[in-house]
Amino acid sequence: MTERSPNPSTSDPGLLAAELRVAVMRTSRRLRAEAATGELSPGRYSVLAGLLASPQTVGQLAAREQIQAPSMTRIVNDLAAVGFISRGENPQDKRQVLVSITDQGSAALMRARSMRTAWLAQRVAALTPQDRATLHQAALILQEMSA
Amino acid sequence: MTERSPNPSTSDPGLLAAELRVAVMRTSRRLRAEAATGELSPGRYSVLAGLLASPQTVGQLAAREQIQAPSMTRIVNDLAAVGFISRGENPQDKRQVLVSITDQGSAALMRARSMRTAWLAQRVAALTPQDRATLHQAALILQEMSA
DNA sequence: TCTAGATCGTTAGCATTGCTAAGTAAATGT
DNA sequence: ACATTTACTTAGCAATGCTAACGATCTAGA
Repeated sequence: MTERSPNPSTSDPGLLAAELRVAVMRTSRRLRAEAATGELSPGRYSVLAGLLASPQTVGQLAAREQIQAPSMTRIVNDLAAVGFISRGENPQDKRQVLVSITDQGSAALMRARSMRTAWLAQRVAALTPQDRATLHQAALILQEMSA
Repeated sequence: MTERSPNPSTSDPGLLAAELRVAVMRTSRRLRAEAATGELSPGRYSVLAGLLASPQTVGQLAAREQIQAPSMTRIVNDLAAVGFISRGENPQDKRQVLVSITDQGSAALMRARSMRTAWLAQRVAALTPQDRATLHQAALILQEMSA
């Protein structure tokens, strides 16, 4: 690897967008399929991981995950039902629900992390350092673009 | 952009994998939401585009899209129902179904292309040439990794 | 040859995960 | 104080993936 096509699509945003879209969609399907074994689905995992740093409101979580509030409510319900998160109040604004990760949730997150990234980590490990650097940069760019 | 963090995760495959997974999943959700307006869903679009070059069997299409055969059967059914593809036989192996794109399908594909990539192309166009080059490389790497 | 097993596609049914519409409770502004 | 806005929830729906089980066809071995 590392040696790839020179520059066919870099100049045409439309062409690059098409190429990127296909790559992202196919990879996401693969990731979803590969992760189906664990106790935490990709979405749940991502939400839980987002709570490690600090508690968040349902709205904040929804915005971060690029989904609508009702979808996040369901995820929060499910995670609460198995004891991985807890709901708290914000005294300043009682409409809000402050979602926090529980110890049980942290444990599940750690347990899931190795399994969840196993497939991808394996592939990533097989790449050249240059390709890894490229993917790292790409991940940052994608995050910024979809934010 | 272009100036980003030096090298935190490039050395640790697990860290990079985690970062990449989140970026890919979030972007795919955004893409799906953004594309929901068109007449062709992301999956249908991708399948149709794959038939431009040459007819393919259901199995080949499923493998390429990283889904199981029954899922592809449904997509093929739907696309055939609206006249975008046609089924043909392989005389050498009558178990197989050779799927071809129709003129109507090509037209729909072209029509959808601009709409479908509009959001992403806009973001891509706003990037620096370096960032575009990075994404192009990343797309190729991702394709290889999930193949 | 002819029979056993593998392969390709389909059908049927289900789970996950996203959405919109509509409702309740709390905050805000006139 | 009343109307509007905001945050979350509830209810129900649509899209899209899956596995299990089946028919048809091909392939290989006794």
